[in-house]
Amino acid sequence: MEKLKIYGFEMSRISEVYLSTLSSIMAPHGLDRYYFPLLYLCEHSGKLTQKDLAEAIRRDKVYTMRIVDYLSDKDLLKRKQDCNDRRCQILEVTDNAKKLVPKIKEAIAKTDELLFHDFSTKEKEDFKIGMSKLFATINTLPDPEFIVKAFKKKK
Amino acid sequence: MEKLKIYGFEMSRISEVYLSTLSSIMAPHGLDRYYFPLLYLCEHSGKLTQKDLAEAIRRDKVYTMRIVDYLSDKDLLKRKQDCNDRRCQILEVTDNAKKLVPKIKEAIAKTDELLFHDFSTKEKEDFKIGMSKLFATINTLPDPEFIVKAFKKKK
DNA sequence: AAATATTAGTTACATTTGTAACCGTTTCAA
DNA sequence: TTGAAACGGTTACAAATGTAACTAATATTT
Repeated sequence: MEKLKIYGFEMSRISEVYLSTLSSIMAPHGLDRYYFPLLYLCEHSGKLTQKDLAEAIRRDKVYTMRIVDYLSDKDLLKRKQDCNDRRCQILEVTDNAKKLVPKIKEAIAKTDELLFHDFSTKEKEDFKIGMSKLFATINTLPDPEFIVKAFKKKK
Repeated sequence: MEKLKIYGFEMSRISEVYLSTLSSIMAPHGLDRYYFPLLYLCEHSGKLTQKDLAEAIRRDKVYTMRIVDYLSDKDLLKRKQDCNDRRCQILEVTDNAKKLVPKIKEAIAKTDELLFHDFSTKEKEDFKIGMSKLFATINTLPDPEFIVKAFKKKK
């Protein structure tokens, strides 16, 4: 008799612990969230609008704007008017942000080390493959309404 | 040059999609959240207090109380005074809740099917092992304060 | 080229979640 | 036994997040 697993539930707990661990390691450096968006912005500094960022992190524009607000307040990011389309803003990271990148990477490595400490190299590799597959899948999933209909029909 | 992965970030996205998929499949049955707590309550009906539930789901007591409120509103759960300790309440699920259990399990199976559709049996097995290890690890992790200190020292 | 629709970004408000103080009950030490 | 501390649960308030309506700029249609 196997114990029932709800992956969504376990994952949400794991991600909470992961991110709060990362956050406490990074707190002394003055940044306690939005690590992925910041890294992404650093990699594409001066080339992204808020809309582009929203698509990259798969969030709505309000959420994205709040990230930009937050990072701007911390002097890690600047909004610059796009001359071609005055509706858009080009996002450009500051030197502070660039200096922070290695700290973040170090903190991520440390967090991984903590959470995967009892994984063998092979197990890590397998797990990474699974995560990549899942992440690819969720990014191509039809919207929930469709899923419900398909589910009902099948019954 | 490998692309940087932040597991916490990916997992939080995956769990969101997982749970919202589960939620849309279950919505027609009148329950859109708290699947794990409800299943756990059904398995231990009449034996748990709110505190016990809080420990099982690793949440604070306020969050737990809100779940109990929610499930009680939906007529899935009853609070009963504990005669031995009048501070405590024994949680007992209703027949409605019991009837819902197979629906929930069905919905979970369907969600897994959707998200793991491109996994081989072996890959599923490997991934499950990884999740179990991670879940076990986060449940024994020292608190964030300690982690920061350990991290600083190491440097 | 004037009217309409669409887009990027923002604001305002509703809902959800986190945190701290609280209340009645029980435990424990003096 | 009685006064302080601890406990289970609740309430009240603060912070974060989701949703919808709005503004200014651009694109499209006729």
